[in-house]
Amino acid sequence: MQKAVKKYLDAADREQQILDFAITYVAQRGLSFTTRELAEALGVSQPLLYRYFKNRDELLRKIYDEVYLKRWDPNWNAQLSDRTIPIRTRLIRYLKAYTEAILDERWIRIFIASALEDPQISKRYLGLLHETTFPLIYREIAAEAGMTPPAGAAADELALEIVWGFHCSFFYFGVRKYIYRNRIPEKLDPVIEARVDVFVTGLSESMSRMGTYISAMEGSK
Amino acid sequence: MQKAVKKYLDAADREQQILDFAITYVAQRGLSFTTRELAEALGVSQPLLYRYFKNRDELLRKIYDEVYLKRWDPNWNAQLSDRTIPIRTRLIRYLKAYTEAILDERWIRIFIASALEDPQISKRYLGLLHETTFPLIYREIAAEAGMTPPAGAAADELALEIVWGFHCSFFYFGVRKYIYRNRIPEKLDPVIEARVDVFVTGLSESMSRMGTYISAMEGSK
DNA sequence: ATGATAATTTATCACTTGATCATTTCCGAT
DNA sequence: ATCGGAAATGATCAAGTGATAAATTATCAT
Repeated sequence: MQKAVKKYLDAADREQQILDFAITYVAQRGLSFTTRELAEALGVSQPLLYRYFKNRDELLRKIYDEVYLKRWDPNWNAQLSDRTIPIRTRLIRYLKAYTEAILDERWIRIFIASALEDPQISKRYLGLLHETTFPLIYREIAAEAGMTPPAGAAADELALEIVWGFHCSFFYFGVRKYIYRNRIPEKLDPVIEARVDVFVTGLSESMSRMGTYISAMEGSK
Repeated sequence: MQKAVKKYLDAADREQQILDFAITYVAQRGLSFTTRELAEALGVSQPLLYRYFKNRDELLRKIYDEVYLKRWDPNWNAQLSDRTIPIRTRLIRYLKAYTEAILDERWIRIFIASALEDPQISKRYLGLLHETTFPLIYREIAAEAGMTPPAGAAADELALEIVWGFHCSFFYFGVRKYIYRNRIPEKLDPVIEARVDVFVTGLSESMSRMGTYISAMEGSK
């Protein structure tokens, strides 16, 4: 049996309640929400927000912190490196987890909206992919195909671009569903498996031809 | 020699000038721009905007019309169908043209910002890809690989998803550059060629295994 | 040159919005 | 039960905002 609802919550509870509600509200309504609308939707007076948040900007910052936090599982990179398991299996497992993590209306919409407003906010998160996960994926596919990836700046850049092209398609599930409001398949698992199949098959086979593209990237403009 | 700059432009010229300026301005500043800022940045008085646009919303609608128009070359689909040319070549040519067309700050930012606000606006554009280009690409790759793509709703859906995953990576160049404000390679052509290589190689080879994934999509939840 | 016309601006209104503060309402320790 | 303090609200301010209308200024045909 729950305690009867208090009209006057404890400060900590109320702050969390406002924050949780605001995340959902702002995700749907957009960053140009007004404090009045937000307060009314939550059923509290507008000045109450200012008891818990110094101003509108501080509320927004805390929304970002809350949304961006805990979305990334630091274990993912370790699992991707586990060579006792075939790379296809590792990739499928990782991408299912990744897709499930990002396929959240609040996360996607606040991510895109905040990036549109101020790209700094998304930098830290993107760096994680860019710096560690992407090179890792390329390296592991190369290793399993028994190839040594070419070294050099252009080679690294091309590798990154190949993986970007693959990886962004999973983030794009979220964009399609929560930004474009388009249908996506009910069952994503077979799609993820098929895409991994196409990608790993294609990259393994075409990797020996990458030298051509790398040269083209190095060449003069 | 140009005519001296008039302080009082002809109505049609002024309207176009405001619209052109507003597109760039709104792309950078966001949909929550104010008419005062816009007018000041352009160097005219704020009420002047109302001589040419009934209200703020009408200006926005005309911005959308102008930005979304003429961005899609109806010839692309025809070129993609030309079987006298290898599918890799066709895809590379199409994707270079497509990437160049969408890699425009005003286009990308207004597309994303407007979709975030009201997904209806982007529907017509996405429908073009979805309904015609994507099935076409899949069909052409299958044809060149000498395969007959499986029929049925699940098969169609999977095919669409495979191509979505590939195609969105080119749109994503724009997202990375103009939304995330991240570097993208100076030379995109080799990247496009490499991605096409990986994709066509992978899909041709793995197409015979698609039946498994299709069954998984049909199966009960 | 000059006057008719169209383009543009200045002034202003009504309303919205973030923020503040005095006042009121509730809760729990005594 | 009651009283002190914390939680919440109502009233209100100042700045900003979309929109309108009257006044002003440039342009061009005559």
